[in-house]
Amino acid sequence: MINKSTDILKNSGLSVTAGRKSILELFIASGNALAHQDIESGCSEQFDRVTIYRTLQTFLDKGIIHSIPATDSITRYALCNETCTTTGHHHDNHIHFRCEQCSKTLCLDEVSIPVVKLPDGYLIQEINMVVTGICKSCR
Amino acid sequence: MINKSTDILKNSGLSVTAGRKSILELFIASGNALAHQDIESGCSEQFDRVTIYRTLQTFLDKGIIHSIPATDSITRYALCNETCTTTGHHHDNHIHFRCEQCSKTLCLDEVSIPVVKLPDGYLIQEINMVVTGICKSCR
DNA sequence: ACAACTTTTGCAACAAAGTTGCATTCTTGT
DNA sequence: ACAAGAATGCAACTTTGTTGCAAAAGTTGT
Repeated sequence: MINKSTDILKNSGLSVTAGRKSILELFIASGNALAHQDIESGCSEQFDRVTIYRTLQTFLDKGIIHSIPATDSITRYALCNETCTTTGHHHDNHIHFRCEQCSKTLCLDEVSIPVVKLPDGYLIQEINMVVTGICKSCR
Repeated sequence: MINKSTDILKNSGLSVTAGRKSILELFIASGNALAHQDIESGCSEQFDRVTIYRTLQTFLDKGIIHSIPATDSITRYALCNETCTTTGHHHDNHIHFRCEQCSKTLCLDEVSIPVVKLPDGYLIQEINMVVTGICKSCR
């Protein structure tokens, strides 16, 4: 394994480009979820806004990242852990935590979403759970 | 009780205006969550975009509506049930369901969010749960 | 019912988020 | 190294959300 980001891209059948590597490395380096803005300002090299949008969409499609719901109308994304980078549409089964203090959004991979029973007639495809509060490092 | 919407507004200490009544009535009439766009096109009378944004913010502050997280960066709002219209900041303890078919987002008031145990050091303030799938009426 | 006061509204102008089409540049397999 | 296909950058645009300010409401006491 020469380079982790290159590997991930190749394994997903994507061509390896500067932009994709850069964005992927940013995700690997930062432990938390990133919004488009974080990526635009966080990449060492500068990439076009459109390229970032398209790259995020590609990563989503390939299951490299997942999007995290929020009430502030900013879409955030985080790396999927290795076990789910295989196929296209996939389900992350972990809880997301958003810290009110530092505004970081994290994946709590070790906490899985509890099973819920919906009323008859509802077909469940995906479950998302976001907990807001104060994170470990901010207390 | 002459008028439900007027009542809610007065109980929350808000002055009763045409816009607020209209938007509130739209929420009462529609059983599901509404985005800004739904309100703009759904009101019988036409109101300025800014007015709608501000009204939604006011309703949020007063605990008349709550916002529902989504991954599509569109904020949706739904009426809080009576028991929580009292104070400002409040927590809704029910699950939200988003139907892939009809694109409606509903509050499943009868299904409450299960208790989760986070790792030590995390302080929980609010929990949101959104289930995606196919709703009762679409099957 | 009316004046005085406080809120709310609409307008303009702006900032940020997200999308689409097209020509140019880069990747990749051979 | 080359041709075919994919990704990028640019321009232009749509949608979402915000702010300041003057005009138009709503509210309260008399």
